[in-house]
Amino acid sequence: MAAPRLRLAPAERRQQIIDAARELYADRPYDAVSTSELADAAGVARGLINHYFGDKRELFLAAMRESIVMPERALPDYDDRSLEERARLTMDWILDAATTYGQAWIAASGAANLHGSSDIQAVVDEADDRAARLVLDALGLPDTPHLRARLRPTAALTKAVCREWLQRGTFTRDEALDLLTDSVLLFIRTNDPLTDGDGS
Amino acid sequence: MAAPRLRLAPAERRQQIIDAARELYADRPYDAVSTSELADAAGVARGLINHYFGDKRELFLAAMRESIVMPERALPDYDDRSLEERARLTMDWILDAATTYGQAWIAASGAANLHGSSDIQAVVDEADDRAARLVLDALGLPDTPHLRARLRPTAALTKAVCREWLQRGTFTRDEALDLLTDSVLLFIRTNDPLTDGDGS
DNA sequence: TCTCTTGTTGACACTCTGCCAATAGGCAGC
DNA sequence: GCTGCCTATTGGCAGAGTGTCAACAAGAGA
Repeated sequence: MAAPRLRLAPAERRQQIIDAARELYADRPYDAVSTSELADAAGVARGLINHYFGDKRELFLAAMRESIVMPERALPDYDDRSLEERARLTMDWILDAATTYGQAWIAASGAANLHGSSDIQAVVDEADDRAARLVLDALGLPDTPHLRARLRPTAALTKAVCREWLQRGTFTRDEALDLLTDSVLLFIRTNDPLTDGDGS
Repeated sequence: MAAPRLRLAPAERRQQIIDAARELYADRPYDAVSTSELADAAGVARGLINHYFGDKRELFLAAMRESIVMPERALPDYDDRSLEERARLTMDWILDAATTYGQAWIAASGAANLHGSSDIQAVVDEADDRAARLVLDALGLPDTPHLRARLRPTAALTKAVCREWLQRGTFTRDEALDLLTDSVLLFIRTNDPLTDGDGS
């Protein structure tokens, strides 16, 4: 029997719908999941989706926004380590995180605005930017626009490497770790510090 | 007035539809382009799309498959150059190619099976694989599975860097070139040659 | 010119999406 | 404990999009 209409706080209901959507979108493409299904999965009338998110796409974006984020950093202090050691430890932690949480994150390595939809790209970009900040923080480096810009592409690289390692099995974990560590070090070594201060 | 029904060879008509689709998908997301529009743009009845491609998604994939490929390599011979020089010249060529042709290719750096649709991911993967082979060839390296696997993530990195450079303007071209050259060199230097021969 | 193959069309049935007026859950005031 | 109001929630409506299929006709070959 259908539950007799329960009334929730907006934030709560909203979250409930997002959670259901995340589960459905986990293994089916955007356009293969109907709003009816989304509503059913959330135990909610179809109209409510439009009420809370306005749009099917908007719900999708909200769901992805939550699926993509890296887990909050629980990194130990590296105060007494060298930059190289820090980099290695950080990438090691990221590889762990990728194994555990990062399925959706890794999946986000393909073609977003291949769909021409820059909003999806924006969600991915935001996640990459956050990852870049996380690494900068872990390495004890300043969070300048230029450094962050240099680290952002590293996120794409990391995802691609993880895909090779986890899904294709063409890499060993050690190999991935070596490559990523060296890559990060390569990308943070600014070779023309002149342009580094022109930010404003 | 509508053209009085022209009869074409299947291959030709198919291509014509794909071309029209590529143009529409160039600046609009998959689900924002209707099959009617696609048909109109191709000057064709809507039913013909299903006849040739079965599915709207299938047409989309066919269109993307063509949009993503790197242009055929027109690289000069590097026979007398060092590996480092070759790498630099190759990445330089790729940056040029990216500027000219590679809009869709660069765009393919976001989130494909974020949509859970592995078929889109497959299209992107194929393009990356082709790019990896191209680079291996240009560098005069053997096309082993392991080397190719190591180079594939570089494609993702290249796209991300190009996005930073071309769309965000956070990189200079020289900076991008330096980083990519060093990265490629980093990735082709296999550090444990023991596992390199275990292919079969 | 006729015929036959098959590329092409148009309509039909179905599903999906966004909208909106009507409904009722449950807290606040009494 | 009862009542009334606010608003979260529903269900149905209208429009649009998608896939299918039987019928049509372009054009090559006889």
